[in-house]
Amino acid sequence: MSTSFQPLYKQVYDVLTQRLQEGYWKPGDLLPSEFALADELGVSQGTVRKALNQLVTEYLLDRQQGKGTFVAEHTQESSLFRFFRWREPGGEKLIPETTVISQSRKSANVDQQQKLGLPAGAEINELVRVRSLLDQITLLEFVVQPLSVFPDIDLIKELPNSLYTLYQERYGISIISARDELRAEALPKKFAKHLNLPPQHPVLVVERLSINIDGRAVEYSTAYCSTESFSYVVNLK
Amino acid sequence: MSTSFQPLYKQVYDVLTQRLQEGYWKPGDLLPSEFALADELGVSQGTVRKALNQLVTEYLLDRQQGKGTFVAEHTQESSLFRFFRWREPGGEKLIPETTVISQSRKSANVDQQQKLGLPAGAEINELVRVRSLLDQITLLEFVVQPLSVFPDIDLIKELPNSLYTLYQERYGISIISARDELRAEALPKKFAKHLNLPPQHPVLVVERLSINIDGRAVEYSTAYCSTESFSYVVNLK
DNA sequence: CAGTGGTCTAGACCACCTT
DNA sequence: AGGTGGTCTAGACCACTGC
Repeated sequence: MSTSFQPLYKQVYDVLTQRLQEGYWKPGDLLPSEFALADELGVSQGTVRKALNQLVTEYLLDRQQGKGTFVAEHTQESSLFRFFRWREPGGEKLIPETTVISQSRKSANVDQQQKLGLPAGAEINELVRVRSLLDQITLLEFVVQPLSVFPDIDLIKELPNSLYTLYQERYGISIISARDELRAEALPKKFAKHLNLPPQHPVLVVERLSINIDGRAVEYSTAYCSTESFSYVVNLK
Repeated sequence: MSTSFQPLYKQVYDVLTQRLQEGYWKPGDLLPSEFALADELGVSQGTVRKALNQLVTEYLLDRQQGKGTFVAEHTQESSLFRFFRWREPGGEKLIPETTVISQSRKSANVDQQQKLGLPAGAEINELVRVRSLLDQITLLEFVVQPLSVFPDIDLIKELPNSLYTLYQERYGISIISARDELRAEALPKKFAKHLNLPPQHPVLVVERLSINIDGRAVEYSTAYCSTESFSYVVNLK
């Protein structure tokens, strides 16, 4: 299966991952059974199982006893809340409501080129939106989407609440991880009206790089967040 | 091994976890081999292996081919940086230097009682310290330690840079996870001098609950952080 | 009922470490 | 050489699903 040494289960894992990346299997699809995969790849069922279970821990697959193994979908609640870290003081999960402010096609600036690994002059779509939690305006978000990754995304009229679902269904992009960088800043005057806060008020700035299944950074967003009523909560394990 | 149904490997996992909690095996100890454990518990070696590997993914054990299986220690770099999320803009890891400002025994206030699950009137040690990154003062930290968990910790003269190591070596407390709650605030005037920032400057406030191997919250800390030069960085998976 | 994943076992061989 | 964990296989039985 490969000349350089790799454990068999790792080689199987790589084959499966590649098929997921290529879209050979798409989100929601039913995979062949363990025995069918084992036969096809020339290994034992236990070896296939080990690779499959690894992909389950990475949220790429979903296995259901008696039914089969499916490609994970982002439409599941559990998957959404992995990346949405806002919580009430009580710790309860929250569902955001989203309003689009503007959307425009432009050339990526140097920072955006660097963060997203884009060539000079690359085009992006910049989406500006406001998100509310329990009817309180909390986040002002600037989302940068390379048009090379999301062709014509600037032409879409009705954006869903969850962009990741759109990425997956329309562009075959499955976000598997995100890198958040947080700092505190004084709210810039020009953003104040959107957040219902006075200028210079302290806000939490969350810069996020979203990573596709193939390891590429495909989206870059910056959010200015009021933390008057809600907090960014994360569990370190 | 138990009357209610549990998979064998889960029962083995529970036995091993309990022994770790009780201190039957201590950090750094060498565990018996897979076959020895399998004999003792009356299951096959593969079943023990499954439980052991689960504990490795939870950072409770460390396995080395040819040597054996060891109880994980917090003194390892990898373990420390799991919980220390401060990074340079470049993304490089940073080692903090720490200076103790004060330490005092007092009664837990209501908030502290609630967060740590303490009875009314419980005594705590409050440790105040300043931490620097690359010689820049960055964090002002208030650490709350219940004396019921850490007896006489207020009497220790020389605190190490890493409290978690102290907890493990001296009190048998192994921190396995932490829950961070982040918000932005204006720097209170009384803290300004410690952080070399003007009062009202935006700071990142990080409230942390540290969780012991038995699931109890055993430490509660609040940090006021300058994000002028460094950021709190987290990878969501 | 057949097909799926979940668990458990037993045994083989390998790679690594220590003596 | 002997002991450890790492990999791989083959086969058994169970629990759940859907026809």
